[in-house]
Amino acid sequence: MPHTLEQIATLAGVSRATVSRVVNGQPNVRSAIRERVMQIVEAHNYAPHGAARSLARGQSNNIGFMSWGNIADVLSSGYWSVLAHGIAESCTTHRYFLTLLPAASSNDSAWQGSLVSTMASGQFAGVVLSAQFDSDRSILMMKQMGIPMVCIGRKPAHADVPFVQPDNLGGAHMGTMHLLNLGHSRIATITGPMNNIEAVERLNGYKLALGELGIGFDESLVAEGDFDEARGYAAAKALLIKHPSAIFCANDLTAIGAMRAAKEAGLRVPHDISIMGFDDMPICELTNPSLTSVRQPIAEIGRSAIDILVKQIERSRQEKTGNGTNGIHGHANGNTPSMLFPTQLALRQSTAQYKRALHGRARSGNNLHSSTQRKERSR
Amino acid sequence: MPHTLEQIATLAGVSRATVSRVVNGQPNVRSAIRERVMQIVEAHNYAPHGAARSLARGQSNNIGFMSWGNIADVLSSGYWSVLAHGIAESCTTHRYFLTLLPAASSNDSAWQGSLVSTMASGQFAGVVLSAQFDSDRSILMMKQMGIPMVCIGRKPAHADVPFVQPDNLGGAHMGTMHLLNLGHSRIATITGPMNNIEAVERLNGYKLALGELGIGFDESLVAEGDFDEARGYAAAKALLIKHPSAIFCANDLTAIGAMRAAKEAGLRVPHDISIMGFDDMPICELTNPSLTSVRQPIAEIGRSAIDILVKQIERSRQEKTGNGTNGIHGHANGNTPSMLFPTQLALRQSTAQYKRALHGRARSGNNLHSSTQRKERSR
DNA sequence: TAGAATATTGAGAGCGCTCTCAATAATTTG
DNA sequence: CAAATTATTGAGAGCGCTCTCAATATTCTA
Repeated sequence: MPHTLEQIATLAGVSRATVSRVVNGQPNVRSAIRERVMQIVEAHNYAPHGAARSLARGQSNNIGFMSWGNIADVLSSGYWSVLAHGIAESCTTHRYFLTLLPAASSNDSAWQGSLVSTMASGQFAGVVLSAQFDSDRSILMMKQMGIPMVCIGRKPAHADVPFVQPDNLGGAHMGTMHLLNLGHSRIATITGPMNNIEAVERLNGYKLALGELGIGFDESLVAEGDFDEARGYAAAKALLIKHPSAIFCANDLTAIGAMRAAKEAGLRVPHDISIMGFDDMPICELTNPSLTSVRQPIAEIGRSAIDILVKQIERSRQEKTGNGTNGIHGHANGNTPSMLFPTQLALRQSTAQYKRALHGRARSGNNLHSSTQRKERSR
Repeated sequence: MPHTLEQIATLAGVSRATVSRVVNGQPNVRSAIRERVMQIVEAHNYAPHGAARSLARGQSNNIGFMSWGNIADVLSSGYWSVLAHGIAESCTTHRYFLTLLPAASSNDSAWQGSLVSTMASGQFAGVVLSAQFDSDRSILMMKQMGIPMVCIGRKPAHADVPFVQPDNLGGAHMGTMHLLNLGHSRIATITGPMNNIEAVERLNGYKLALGELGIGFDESLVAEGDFDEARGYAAAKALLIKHPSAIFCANDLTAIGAMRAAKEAGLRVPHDISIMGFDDMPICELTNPSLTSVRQPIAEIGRSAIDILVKQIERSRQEKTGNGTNGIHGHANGNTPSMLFPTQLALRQSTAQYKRALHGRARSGNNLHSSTQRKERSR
């Protein structure tokens, strides 16, 4: 049976206001009284009712996490797992709860509206938008309502919303460069879904690196994947016909699929073909061979997202309380403290120096790598 | 700028009560009025303020998720990822939000108290306790307060709280039996941390299966792991000295570590040694060779946990509203609808028929059960 | 069509908390 | 030690919503 402020006040023989002061650590309470109240609070395990407090204060201690499509898919992707590290940690630090909002699919506009309404209702202090949440319309609406927001992994096209994201372009450039430096020149790539901005950026980084070394971009060495293992496998299978000596994959799962395809085709990784991923998820350590990848500081990205969001929340509270200079909502703030997080190379076993001899004769045609099968026998 | 019921009411030229009725889909509102109100609600994207509603109704639409130790660790384990599938799905179905509560470490009793208080405050309708949450004291307190709860993965020792968990004993029995049926008799096992009840149950299942076939339990074939890859690797390395022909691992990550150790020792999986995991996480498909595992319906477990919790919540609401026959809290209900979820075998490539020739000369160590080896051959 | 029965509406009292502001108590000052 | 200053306390008005109950409208019955 939850106790109320009132009950505690009665028990302590003081007024509600005084208990409230004690509970909230405000000064100006005689220490004798403070202690008496404290004792009773602890004895009864009293904690203020969050909803009541939210209501009275006009502010919430709850941050919403919104994603697009099936939230479950987001949650179960390894990426979220790591991201959550940082998000949860930072929420705890700032004393906010993190609430998972049920996600809408991008074609269910009723649901979308209800989500926006939920945010508008004020029961959440702010919202974290995962990369999958790509309804610029909804984002715009929330922006106009002055709801503190932060996007993870992408910059909304039409709204001035702070975002945090890895340096996809730079990372892909660095990754491709790594392969180039190993002597590879026939480097294929398996992209993410091309309606995903991150996937596009990574592809651009790949192109950029090739261009810098004067290697022409060969459309036929590009296959579109879907950030998952199955599509990675399929795409790699198709690409292997072109006999690349290395494959740069848009993420780790894709790379794992590519490794499977390569092995199935009788190729040894990295001896016969180098494969690298992107993200550097924990799984990279677990594959065999372990997977070279472009590391992005996922947990840190999550942490920063919350930090930025909380700053926004605090700012919007000040604006509300402070000098209401004018009635204009939104738009007012120009400085959106977005962040681009640098990536780095996570070198492991799946990439190696290019072996000229091997790929020299492997440009046969459709019947692929029958020539390379021989080496399988070596334990 | 969030709108309020009042504002909508004014706009529609009706009273607050009427708008409330419309918004909550109650009958007894003339359809002309209902529509007018609806329109305005939609036009303004109005949604009731959750906190205010909670307060007025005396009930929350928020379920808390509580874990022990670092919540981030829980979140980033693959297990949670899959679990979340089911949990999130079911929460959405029942129209609850899921809030991640910051976790306490088991030795921080102040934090523990504050968590209990948070729950006591009534801002959450109920709480899901992850397996890591093992403070029976806290659980007992919450139980006494009448807070609806459900435990995932373990049964609290001292409180009558519903729980959902996989059939760890049966699963481990089944898994070990699978190895036995393949002809293995020298089966090592890498357990989870032995202070974890699930780990203990799995070990018991292993013992049980061995016992059934009259194979003595050999202490030296058991090593304690920690449900992670690194400890799995280390444990396997130690065990390999004893030349087991198979290793039954307490979870998949451990098995992956064991595979790494085996390969490093020059053993081929499954040709030279069979290795199997437990949980059947998505990663099992991605390893090479893919990992045979004991599948537990993780997502379904999550779903059921919420279902059970919601039932509890509803029941406790009825008790509050309905006939207050007596003032006794808690204790009243005897039927805790806990569930044990059956496991099944996920057969993949990491286990294979025992090859006598290979291990025939490997009984160097404590040589046991050489007598039982014969029956193995019967496929 | 009057009177009864039923359906629809609004007024108002909270839910538990915060916060302002005025009242009271404790301290300091001349 | 009285007056002035400062620190501490409590009363009370909300926060936005729900829900009961009485008032008013509507429909039905004879």
